[in-house]
Amino acid sequence: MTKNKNLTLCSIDYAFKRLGGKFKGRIIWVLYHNEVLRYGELKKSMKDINTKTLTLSLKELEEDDLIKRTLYPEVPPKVEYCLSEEGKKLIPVLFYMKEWGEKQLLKNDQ
Amino acid sequence: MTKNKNLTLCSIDYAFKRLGGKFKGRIIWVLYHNEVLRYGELKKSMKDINTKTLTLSLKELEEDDLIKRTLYPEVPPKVEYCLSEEGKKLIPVLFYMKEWGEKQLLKNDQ
DNA sequence: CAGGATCCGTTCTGATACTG
DNA sequence: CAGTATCAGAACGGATCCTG
Repeated sequence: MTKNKNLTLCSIDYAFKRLGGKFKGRIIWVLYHNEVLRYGELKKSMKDINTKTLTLSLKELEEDDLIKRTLYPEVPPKVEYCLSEEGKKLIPVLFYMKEWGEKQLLKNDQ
Repeated sequence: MTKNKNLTLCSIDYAFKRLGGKFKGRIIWVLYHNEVLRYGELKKSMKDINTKTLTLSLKELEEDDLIKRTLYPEVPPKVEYCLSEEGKKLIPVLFYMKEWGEKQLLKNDQ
């Protein structure tokens, strides 16, 4: 992932890549509404996600600096996730998308 | 795609599905900047897209009522694409995503 | 000109079993 | 509890050739 390669892509592409995938939007959204969630709590909130996909999504979101991962060195382990400052900046985007999505869903349901 | 199945998904999921894929965001973005584009013009604007992918993306966007397709019954055929009213409502979302993406790209490039 | 059809490789997503 | 490992299936993206 060279810098040039990234720079030739427009920033919309970039944003979609960072938020793309089936779950990332939802993960950020539930973290926004819950402040802090443990791995298992996140898994329950997402309902239809499995450990592998959730773990991968979380790892990518963390690498992209959208969420923060805090590991408590206990036994059994405890890991907490929350939005980073960068992640919080995305809330307006998601909020707008939610608004738009809701209107569409209501329309389609008539 | 039953109504219930859709309704159980939150509207953020819905929005991401409608805008998901590698090109839909960009298609909407270039249509926003060009008002009306023919199939071939769109293809050139997208650079690295092939006919199959472009055609499929356009079809889905049309089915989701985000773009309008106008066929002129001529020989050779002429087809024009533009944003629908619903599609135009997405511009603020994309704009926000672009802003966010740009900041990230600039940050990462330092 | 604007696609449609086909084939193919990659990526994504998922179910299941296992571990420090 | 919070993952990792493995395998499989589905979806996505792409190259190429063909057509009304």
